[in-house]
Amino acid sequence: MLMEIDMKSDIPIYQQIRNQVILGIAAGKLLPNEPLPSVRQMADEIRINMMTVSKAYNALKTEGYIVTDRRNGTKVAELPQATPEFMKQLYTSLELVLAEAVIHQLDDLDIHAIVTQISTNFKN
Amino acid sequence: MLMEIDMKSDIPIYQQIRNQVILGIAAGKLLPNEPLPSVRQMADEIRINMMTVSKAYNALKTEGYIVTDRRNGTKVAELPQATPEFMKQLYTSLELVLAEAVIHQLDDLDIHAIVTQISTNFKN
Amino acid sequence: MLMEIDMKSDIPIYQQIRNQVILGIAAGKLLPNEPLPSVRQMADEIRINMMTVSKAYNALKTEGYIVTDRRNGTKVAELPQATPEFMKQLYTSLELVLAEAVIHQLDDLDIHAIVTQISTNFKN
Amino acid sequence: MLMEIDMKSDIPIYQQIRNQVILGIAAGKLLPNEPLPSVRQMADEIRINMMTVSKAYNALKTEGYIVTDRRNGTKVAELPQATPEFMKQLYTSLELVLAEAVIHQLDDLDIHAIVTQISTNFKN
DNA sequence: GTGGTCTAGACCACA
DNA sequence: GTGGTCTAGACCACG
Repeated sequence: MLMEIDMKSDIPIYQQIRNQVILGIAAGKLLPNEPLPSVRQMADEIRINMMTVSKAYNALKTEGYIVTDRRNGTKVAELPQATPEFMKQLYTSLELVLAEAVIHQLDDLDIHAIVTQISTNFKN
Repeated sequence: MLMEIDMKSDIPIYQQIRNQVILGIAAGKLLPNEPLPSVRQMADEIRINMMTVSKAYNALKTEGYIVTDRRNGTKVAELPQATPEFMKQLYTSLELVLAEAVIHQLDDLDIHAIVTQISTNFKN
Repeated sequence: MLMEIDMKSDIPIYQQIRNQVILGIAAGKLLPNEPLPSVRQMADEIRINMMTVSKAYNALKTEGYIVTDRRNGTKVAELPQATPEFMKQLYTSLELVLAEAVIHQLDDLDIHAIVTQISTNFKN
Repeated sequence: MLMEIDMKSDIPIYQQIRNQVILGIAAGKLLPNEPLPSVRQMADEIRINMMTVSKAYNALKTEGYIVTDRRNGTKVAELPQATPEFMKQLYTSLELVLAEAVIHQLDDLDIHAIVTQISTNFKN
């Protein structure tokens, strides 16, 4: 699992980690039950503090994307079901992103094309 | 222009304002060249600090969604063209949102359906 | 809000804070919309680190017991509704506590008496 | 004695074992003087470390729920009397659990109903 | 002023 | 070995 962290970004490091893990799972680079690096390990790799990684893992745990097994450390969770709350939140996020696209004069075809492209990448 | 601000949200207020304006433009509730309320006016309406509104307007200006005309105050900009940088940023945002959707086991049909629904709403 | 923290307890400090806040709300010592001390303030009072208080507040936020308003700091949330998940978790917790009571030969009358006593204290 | 251990729970495994034994005794599934499986046996069954089971048994011994007889191994203790210390600890535990119930707007009737339901289950 | 983030250490509980 | 907790500082974003 290669982490690309931008220390200069205004997105908190722990969020960047969270995002990368989510992208990794969606792309199939991280499969359910696959172990994640330990908090210490990843902290050493990225050269950041343990607490920061821990924060990222806690967020992912709360969201149900990963679970920690007391014996084997942390691993990717089974794919969760979409709850109504998730759908609502998804709709809101998507609405904002697409609003910007629409304002930049992308039409339906353009948008669906990008969506398809992203989906296709996830499947490999 | 009705602003719905949630003081308890974890999204900064100035961002919420920015988002609402963007949604308003995409939905056609705010048309190009339409004037926006002055900073003071909006600050009074929402009962927040003028600085906060100013910050939102500045963000929107930088992103090219609104323009300030010395005589007439602030108004909605002409619809901008999609630059390569915009496309890149759009791709990144969309990728993360869709990643979460995919992990929650939504398939292509589900996702395109939601996208279509959002697009349709923008057209009214 | 008087906090009684036992540094020697094996219960983490942040959990103790969490528990005290919950007891305070149930007892009506902390009313909905009443402001809680700021993270710094409470940390100074108890002479512990800010992060520890922050962790307690975050837990309480996630559980819906408190909310933080970006303008006025943190305050007690409106009383939440009991969700099915909450009922399930409540049942499990209660079951374990009562099991110990039953083993210690407390009968139904004893147990209901204690429950009534606790409830009564909450109402003052 | 069927043990249900959740490796992904945030409750330590040794505590889960302890809890299950207590629930078993209260429910009458484990009777006083009934022998418990040996540490090795249970460790094998659940496929965990012997140390973990040992820790659970030690906790239960300290609390007076089980006794170790040099000849016959470990067995369920005679039902203990409620000491003042136990009552105090019981009160504290119960108070916290009920506090959460009260905050979730359960009234006395609701709470007593749940208590009765749990008690009834113990009697079968 | 508030809370959020982060560091560079440390100690402990669990298995 | 793992993750969890905690400290004593620091800087930043928000309003």
